[in-house]
Amino acid sequence: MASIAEVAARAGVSPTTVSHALSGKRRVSPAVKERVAAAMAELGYVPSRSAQSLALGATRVIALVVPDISIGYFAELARGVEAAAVRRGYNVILCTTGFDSARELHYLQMVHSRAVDGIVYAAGAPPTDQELSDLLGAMPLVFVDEEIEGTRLKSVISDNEAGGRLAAEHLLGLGHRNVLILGAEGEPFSSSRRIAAFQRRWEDGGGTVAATAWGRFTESSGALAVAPHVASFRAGDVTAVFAINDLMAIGALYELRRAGVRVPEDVSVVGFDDVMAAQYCFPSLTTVRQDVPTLGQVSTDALIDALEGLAELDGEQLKLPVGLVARDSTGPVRGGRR
Amino acid sequence: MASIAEVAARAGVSPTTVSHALSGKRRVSPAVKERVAAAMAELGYVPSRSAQSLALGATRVIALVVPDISIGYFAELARGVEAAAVRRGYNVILCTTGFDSARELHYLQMVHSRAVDGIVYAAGAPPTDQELSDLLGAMPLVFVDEEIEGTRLKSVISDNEAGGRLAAEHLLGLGHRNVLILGAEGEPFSSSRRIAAFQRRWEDGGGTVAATAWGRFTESSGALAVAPHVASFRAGDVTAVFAINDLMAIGALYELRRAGVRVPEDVSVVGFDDVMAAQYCFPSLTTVRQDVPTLGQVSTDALIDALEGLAELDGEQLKLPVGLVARDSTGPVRGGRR
DNA sequence: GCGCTTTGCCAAAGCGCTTTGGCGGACGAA
DNA sequence: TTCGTCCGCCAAAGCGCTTTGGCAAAGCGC
Repeated sequence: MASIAEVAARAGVSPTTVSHALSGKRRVSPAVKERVAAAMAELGYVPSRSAQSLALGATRVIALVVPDISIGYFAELARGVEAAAVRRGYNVILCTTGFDSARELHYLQMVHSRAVDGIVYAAGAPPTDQELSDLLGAMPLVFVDEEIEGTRLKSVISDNEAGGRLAAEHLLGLGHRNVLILGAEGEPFSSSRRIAAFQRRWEDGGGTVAATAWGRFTESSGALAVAPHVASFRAGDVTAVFAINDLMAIGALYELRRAGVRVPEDVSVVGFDDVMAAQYCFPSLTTVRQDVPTLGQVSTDALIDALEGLAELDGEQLKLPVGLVARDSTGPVRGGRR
Repeated sequence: MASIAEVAARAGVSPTTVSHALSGKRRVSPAVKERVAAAMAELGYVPSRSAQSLALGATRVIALVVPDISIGYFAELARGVEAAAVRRGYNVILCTTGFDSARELHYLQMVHSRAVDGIVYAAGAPPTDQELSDLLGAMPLVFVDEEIEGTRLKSVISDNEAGGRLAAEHLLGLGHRNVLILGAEGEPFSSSRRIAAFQRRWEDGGGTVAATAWGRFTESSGALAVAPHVASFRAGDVTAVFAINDLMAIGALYELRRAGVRVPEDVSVVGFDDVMAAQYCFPSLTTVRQDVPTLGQVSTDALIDALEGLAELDGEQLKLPVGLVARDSTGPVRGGRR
């Protein structure tokens, strides 16, 4: 564990010069630079990040806060975040909350202990605690797919409204008029936006919402949520399902298959996200595609821009486009009601 | 950003005392302790991690190195790693290599810059570079599901041999005798172990291997790899597929469905991992279950034990049990060859 | 009442880096 | 030759914490 002092001694210069040779912040003569380089190589010197962090007052580390990394959406988000961070010389600390607000708070503290320079926050709405929201306001933080009411926090989101509308239009176009909505518990922002926009467009188009069922983003919760409604599908009362994410849609497909309800003959299902699995499940899932890695990448760039003084972290929203991907889980409604 | 000195001043004591009050490493009278606590609260003091790291020579951060976090297996691994780390007061930095050895090397450097205390390495075999393997040997590092030949590095693995055998026995028991193997490019350790054990048991049982096709862990690569063999399935020559991970198996299911090959009537498919999607795909996938989060958790505990001097990082392997989960993608072989 | 051990606190050094002001020496211009 | 400029390097302070040795006061036994 060579230190800068040892390198300096070996090269016959001062630590200052070594530092400058390394950072390029001041000129160092080529001759000396070479001696320093040689000394570093011989000693296998690598600067200590802790010491740098302390001296610079910045760690070049950001935190990514997500509920559960094993949910496909968040994993893809993480990929985008990490890629963008690395590109700019930052590392990312993975923080999973498991939907637990105590852990959220714990992680938000990390910027106070200066363990990280900033936070990409994708764990749904944070505790609305007053004290906390004050903290948030003063913290380099960008929200992903979430919008905190009344604050001026930066957020990067997909165009959830457009997505909801797209889904509604697709189903309306196929002749569907009565739908089951699969939402997510805790009503995260993106979920409620998707539902609200879907519903508005749906009712404008003459549709009715049979019911709204709640899950928690996973396949199993989707299956569970849809199960009580199987009878309505069998009866032909309800002919469509709109799920606010793909995993729950896939869980629904599974449950419907088990119950002998055919997709898309008896009921059409549309998801949201377009995760990998959406293409490979059966029937392949019609869904609203959002570019999740890009979401992560854009958020991260915004955060780092702010950290480096290249931009402000104003309350402005960046909204990314979405698009409908029609696959095999949706089809025209058949016949009338029985 | 209050410092320990400010807290000390406010409480009317020395920084030393504040430190002791906080860490409990020496006695501090209750009266003083309370004054310190009050001062900290008023100032909103949180100790600086960078300063602590520098003083202590340890960061309480570990790195998790994986090829791609959006591959389900690695996401679940990350979940286990993070959970174990948090439980012991550590943070984890996410390092994705994208199968790129330059980035691997870059990340391995992080322990030299003392940005992290140790590494959980799950990115397949590292570059076999001599220089590098010397580094590895001297580094607090544990391998996940990988074994580096000839070194004495700690590794935590699933019982891949048993898994391979289990898969073979399951298919043999259903009467299959000719199989297509779906392996992974770059021949990572776990992949080759699974294949070798499968093949040994398979041939012992009188089976033959029609071919081995190669993918790269993803659904799409699985679909691609299986495509050229569709004719043999149609002809009834080959009646089974053994994939070394679930995602490729799921890709295979997709491709077979597209090609009109029925599963399990025409061909049986078995995967490996038992990721979430395995249950929800169609037909639901028979697979070898390994407990991936536990794999991560055990690795992480081993690493942290070593970091804290509680254990040695010897070359001993920890091997976790696996089990076969029979679902709908496998069935008895039908009739003879045409 | 004397020495002895605790007890509770403090001073100062050190972790390894960055940064700033300064200072000789070389060089060009007058 | 002399003065003014750069150029290239160094000394020292500071980032915020932990740790160790020490020291006075308090408590104890005899």
